[in-house]
Amino acid sequence: MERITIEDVAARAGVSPTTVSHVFSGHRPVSAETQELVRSVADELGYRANAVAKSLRINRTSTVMIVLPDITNPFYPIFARGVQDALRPAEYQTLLCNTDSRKEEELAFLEEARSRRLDGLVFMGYWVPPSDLAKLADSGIAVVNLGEGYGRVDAVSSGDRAMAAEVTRYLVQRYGSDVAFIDGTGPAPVARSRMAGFRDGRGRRPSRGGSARELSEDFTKVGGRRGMATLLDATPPPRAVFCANDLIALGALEEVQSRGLRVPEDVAIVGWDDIDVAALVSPSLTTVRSHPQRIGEASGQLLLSRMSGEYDGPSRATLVPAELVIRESA
Amino acid sequence: MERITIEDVAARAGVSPTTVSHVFSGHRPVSAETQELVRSVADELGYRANAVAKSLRINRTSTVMIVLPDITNPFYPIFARGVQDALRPAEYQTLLCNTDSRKEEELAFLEEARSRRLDGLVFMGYWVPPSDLAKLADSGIAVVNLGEGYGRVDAVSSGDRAMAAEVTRYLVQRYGSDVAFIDGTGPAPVARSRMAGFRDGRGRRPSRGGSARELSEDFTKVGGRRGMATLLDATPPPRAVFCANDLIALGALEEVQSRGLRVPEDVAIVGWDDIDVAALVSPSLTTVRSHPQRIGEASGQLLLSRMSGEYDGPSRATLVPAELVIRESA
DNA sequence: GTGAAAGCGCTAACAC
DNA sequence: GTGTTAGCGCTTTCAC
Repeated sequence: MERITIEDVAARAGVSPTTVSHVFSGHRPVSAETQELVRSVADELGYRANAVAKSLRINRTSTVMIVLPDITNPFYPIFARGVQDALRPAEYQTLLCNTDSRKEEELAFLEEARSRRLDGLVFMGYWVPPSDLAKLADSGIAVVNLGEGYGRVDAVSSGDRAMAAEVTRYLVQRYGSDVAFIDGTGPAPVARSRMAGFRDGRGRRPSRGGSARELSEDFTKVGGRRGMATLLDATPPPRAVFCANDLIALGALEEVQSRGLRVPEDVAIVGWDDIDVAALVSPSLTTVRSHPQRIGEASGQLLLSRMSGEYDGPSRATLVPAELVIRESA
Repeated sequence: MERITIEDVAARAGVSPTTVSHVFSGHRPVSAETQELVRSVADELGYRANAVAKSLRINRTSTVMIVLPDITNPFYPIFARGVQDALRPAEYQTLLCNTDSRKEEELAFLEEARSRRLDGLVFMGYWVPPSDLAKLADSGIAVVNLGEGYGRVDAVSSGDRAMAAEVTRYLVQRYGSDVAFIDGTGPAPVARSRMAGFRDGRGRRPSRGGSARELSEDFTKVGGRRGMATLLDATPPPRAVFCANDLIALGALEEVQSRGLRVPEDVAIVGWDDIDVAALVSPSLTTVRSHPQRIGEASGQLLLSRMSGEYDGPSRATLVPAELVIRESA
């Protein structure tokens, strides 16, 4: 309960607080004996420097915030781990925040990041425009956005649009042009790029059913079931379905199977992310592997270079390319 | 870049910093006009209270640390989410820390929690004795340990020992007494309770092979493969294998199948946690469902009641019972 | 209903 | 190599 301060240590060791401070920071030379003495007194008293006071003084918190939709989606723990691994050598801790894809939460966390004077922010959001992030960045916080950069906001992406186009072309070539797309949360930048890529890949010939072949759901299993249900209720149903992430694909798969139809014989399905489960379901899921760990590490690196002051220019972009993993479902 | 402080707002509004403070805290009445004025000035200036300064002053950080082995193990994201959900109404943020099951990391995070003056800690560790946690708790941090309580450290558990005994009895009854156990990281309290339960359940008659039927590996897929390999190399191999978690079980399953043997016909397998994948592998995994979300929420609740000062007594324990989920693998 | 002023625990000029 | 001292930005007595 007792709070031991630097003054207590200084008094007991018969030196000044300054000296104690420098013993621990190494910011200026202290004689060997004094060091020894101070350390032993600190130990004996159980002194722990108050990081809050230090932060107030030096205006750095050694803390980074990671904002993401939901840590429960298997993509994100691995991603978060990547960020943390990159940050670890520099001794940053990370505040992990779930938005549940809600705009108010996204905004609230940005405010929180400002008031807590965090050193960095890794942002994976759906609603907040990059210009808002740029404001944060201008206020002195290093910011990395998953998707597009802007102002001083760095970006990490996996070339979603081009990849989505490639996948779509693969489906068209293999199953004909009647391919549908189940998107995730509409305004999400990720969703928009994948949808755009889908359109690119489908090319000029709009498939039968036209825009009825493009659905917008949530990035969840439930969204996938619902989306696939809608598609299967159409006459005729599409021959292949491209899902904006694996959870959607898993839900879609369930829906198809629950109706006694077969994948890929009746409907082919492709997902995105290559979460662990993708390889284990039956039929195993053809999907896009997007390397969450590497994306996280890249984000952490960009952050570090700004937080250390090593870089302070305009937006940089890191590309962590994704790849198509062909399994049984398509 | 410019740092707007409470003084700036006060000056511009023609009031004292005290008043500005009270407008935002509501800790004492302020006239309606003054409130209005102060708020509009704060808005206009883009004032954001400095949470660090506030923390230093009031000696609370509204921050909780969650220490766990590895967020990449699917049990933990859900658990963490439970903690965060419980804490959200009280506006706490959580620092998420991975120990990779290493003792030095566990200890380092405890130190970090002290120096950052965190309000609470949820600890899931393998090496640090509860008495160390108790010291932290005595220094004024609310502490919840997953497993055993101690001093002022609250505990949340799912009755592992009794459950492990039940599972073992189920296996013995169904497949005879030659059942083996692949444990996780040796000194982990979780590992110890499950092993103890296994012994309870197996009863007096030590199975053929005796202690060779008890292996200690990591809580990972790799550990499972290695453990199962050892067991299968024995003559005769065990008829059923109880694994301390699902990752181990998944690894064990792979190993069995890679040798052309069948589950459960040749070897039955049981896991623990009921992670998503458990239902999806083939054969689907019989396992223990341990309700990570609820365990997390319970931890958050215990923390809250201490952090709010509502409770300040000795260790309390919450039990979130687990249940056996019988599928195909045993 | 409002203000003055002390101080939370640390760091870093600026002395010597 | 070491010490004195002035804050960092807030909250909170104490006073009016």
